[in-house]
Amino acid sequence: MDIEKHRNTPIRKVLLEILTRATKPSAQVELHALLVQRGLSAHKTTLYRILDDLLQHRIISQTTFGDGVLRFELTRAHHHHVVCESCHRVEDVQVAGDLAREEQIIARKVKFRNVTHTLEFFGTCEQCVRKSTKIRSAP
Amino acid sequence: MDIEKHRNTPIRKVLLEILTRATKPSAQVELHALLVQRGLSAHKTTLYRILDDLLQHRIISQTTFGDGVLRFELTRAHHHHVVCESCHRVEDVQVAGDLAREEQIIARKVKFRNVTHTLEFFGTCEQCVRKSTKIRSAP
DNA sequence: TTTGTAAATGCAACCGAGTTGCATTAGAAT
DNA sequence: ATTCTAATGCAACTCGGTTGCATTTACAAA
Repeated sequence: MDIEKHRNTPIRKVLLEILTRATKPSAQVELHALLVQRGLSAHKTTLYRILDDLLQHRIISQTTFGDGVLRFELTRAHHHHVVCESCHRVEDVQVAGDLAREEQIIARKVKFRNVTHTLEFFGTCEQCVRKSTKIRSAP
Repeated sequence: MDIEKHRNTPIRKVLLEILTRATKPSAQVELHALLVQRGLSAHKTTLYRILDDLLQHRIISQTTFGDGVLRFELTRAHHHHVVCESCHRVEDVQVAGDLAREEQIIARKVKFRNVTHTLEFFGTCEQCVRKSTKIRSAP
């Protein structure tokens, strides 16, 4: 049984606040920038270490959008994102299918334990479509 | 209209052969090693450039398993993988749900175009479960 | 077959995300 | 206040991937 053991340091406190208010998964650099905005600086090492700790306590989860960048968000009801490949806008999406069921089916079929998944969608958002069609429709 | 324009160079030829025979998505380093096995060396820059070209022609697709590493595989019927988080074994899996339909629903709802997705599963494979329980069950 | 040219390659240097080891700082329990 | 240890900062590093530029090579036109 993990005994929660951490000091309630300013950086950790504000970082958690930032994560709570975030509407999308944030990379370490973004979190760092937000901290600076709040008058707190923190070395990237420190951030990664706090994030690691929060991950291990399942307080946050990480995703990747295919670039080599980890993004972190508060763990809430499992959900997914659509990412615009042009402007990188991110929106939450609901998925109709029952992925938890898929996980179980897969676990049974390939004999894996503790199966989880990541599901992310990619495309081009309305604005970016408009921009590119403007350019292309020029004679 | 894209005019296909490339030279049929040894590296490109053998690389495509390797990709054709691969049973799972391969990272650049892995592809490089396989090339060397075949007596061909190639600079990593060259590999990435050929891979870029193949990607743009939709001959290959890329995925990531959450580490910051791009993996490439021949574009065939869209499918997904389970990755063992302990030994990194990879297996293909079938998913019952209709993700193409989900894409359309999402596209409509958030007004995105050309929506695609990545869906990967993670867990612990049988062998690794066995290993870890052995260790843990020791008094 | 030779030759001109763009494509392909190699190389070196670089970038940026993430990690590690170690010295220093600062919370909290006494 | 003292002490103990978690938290932080820092510098240096790793590694996947990229860029600019000089050189080589495939291949088609002559």
